[in-house]
Amino acid sequence: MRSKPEAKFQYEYARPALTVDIVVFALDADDLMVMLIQRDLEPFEGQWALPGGFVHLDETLDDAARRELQEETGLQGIFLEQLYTYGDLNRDPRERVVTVAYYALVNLEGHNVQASTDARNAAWFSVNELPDLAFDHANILAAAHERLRGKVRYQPIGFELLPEKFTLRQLQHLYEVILDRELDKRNFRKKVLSMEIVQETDEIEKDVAHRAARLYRFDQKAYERLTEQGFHFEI
Amino acid sequence: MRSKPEAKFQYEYARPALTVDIVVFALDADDLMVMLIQRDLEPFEGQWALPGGFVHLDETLDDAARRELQEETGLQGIFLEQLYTYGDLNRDPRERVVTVAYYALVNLEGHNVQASTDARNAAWFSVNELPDLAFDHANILAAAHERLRGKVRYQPIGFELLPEKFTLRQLQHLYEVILDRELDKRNFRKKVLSMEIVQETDEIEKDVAHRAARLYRFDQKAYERLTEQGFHFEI
DNA sequence: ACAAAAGTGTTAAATGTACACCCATGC
DNA sequence: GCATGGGTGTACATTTAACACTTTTGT
Repeated sequence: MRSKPEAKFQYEYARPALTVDIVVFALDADDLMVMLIQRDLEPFEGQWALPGGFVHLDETLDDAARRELQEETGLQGIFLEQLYTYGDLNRDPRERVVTVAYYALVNLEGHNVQASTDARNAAWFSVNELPDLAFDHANILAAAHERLRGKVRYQPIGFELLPEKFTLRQLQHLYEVILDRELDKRNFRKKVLSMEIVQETDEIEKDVAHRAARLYRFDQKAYERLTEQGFHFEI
Repeated sequence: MRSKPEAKFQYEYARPALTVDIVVFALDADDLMVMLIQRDLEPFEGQWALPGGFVHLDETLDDAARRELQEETGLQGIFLEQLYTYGDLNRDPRERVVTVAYYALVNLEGHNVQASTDARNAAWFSVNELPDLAFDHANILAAAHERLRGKVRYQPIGFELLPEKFTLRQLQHLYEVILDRELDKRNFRKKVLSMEIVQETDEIEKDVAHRAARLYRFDQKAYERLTEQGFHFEI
């Protein structure tokens, strides 16, 4: 007694609308930040929400996420990864909308983030001081945060939040902020350096009122080489 | 210069079709198995594919996956988790179809799996001897396999593949099959027992031609208690 | 009695964790 | 010269990995 949708392919079922939403993370001096956009239309007019929008028929989901990111925040060429797909019935009060959520990592120094594009009000918020969010976006954001916390420990994605050249202190600070606990300086350096996936440069920090720290860069090639040999990144 | 989809909500964009597909894993004597269904219609008529179908407007994604699983394989009440959403443009030759993939774990002894329901030909295949698959299902299956391999190590989901009561040897075998490497018997037992998440029963195996092994059961309560205290499962 | 798998401890190596001081630099 | 963070090593505890024999049961 099962219907066979293939038989009358395009008529069988009404379709949910399909959108993408993106949780964009960045690292501030002391906090993990998320970019939000203030809605200028009902529903949830005036409330903050994740950047996102409809998936077009002629673009993949990744492309849709990249396009929306570009249109709403000006961000381009950044780390983007699919998170989860949300399909509860009343996520959107207007009609059935399924959204494919992504999360993105961006280095604030390297990218010119337009705080406001397209007459929309966009801003960074600390993940620890979030406003009320539209739709189920608080859920999505919490899941993205959770995923980042988990994944940063066994994939070298944290580097996406730092400038190309960074100090070991910055790297440690990143992990401390994301994992929300303090790490031992000596043990941290020992571990990172022993993995041989960061490359010492001949440069040092600039404009600091104390001894300047050496700058390092993430060595993607070395990482891939090691990974092929069964190496497993872990912090 | 950005369109505002909210303004003319239901007319702005044509919508992709939305489906769910499920990778159902089970454990055979020696292999990790997957359930496949032979297609009885074009496209890919006669080829094997993952069970799945259209998402209805009045059901969540999880509900759709459960319904399709029930309709196509008779399986009910089993472990089911969202995997990833696939939205490449030409996944389906007929038109744009986005699919939310799930994976499921089932214990062959405890469930009466209908090998063929609804005049469809369904069968179990070893993940090591798969036929050609329709659409991008080979991709999806590989991703599910990868996810299972990764997740089984830090979440106690492996138990879903075993009967309620199992021997430690069976549990070890499960990990050996999924991780595709041999484990040391003594070290494995030591580790599992030290976690205190399996409960010894007073029963032993039946009908074996040698000393019968003690049966254990997974202790969900104990697991949750430990997890709250910061315990982290890991094999 | 023998075939088959169950069950059980010890040791060495590797890894993780805790901890404190001197150094270089800018002001 | 002092305030600030940069940079470094050692000792102890914990975890992992390697390894072999005796016991129980069914045939």
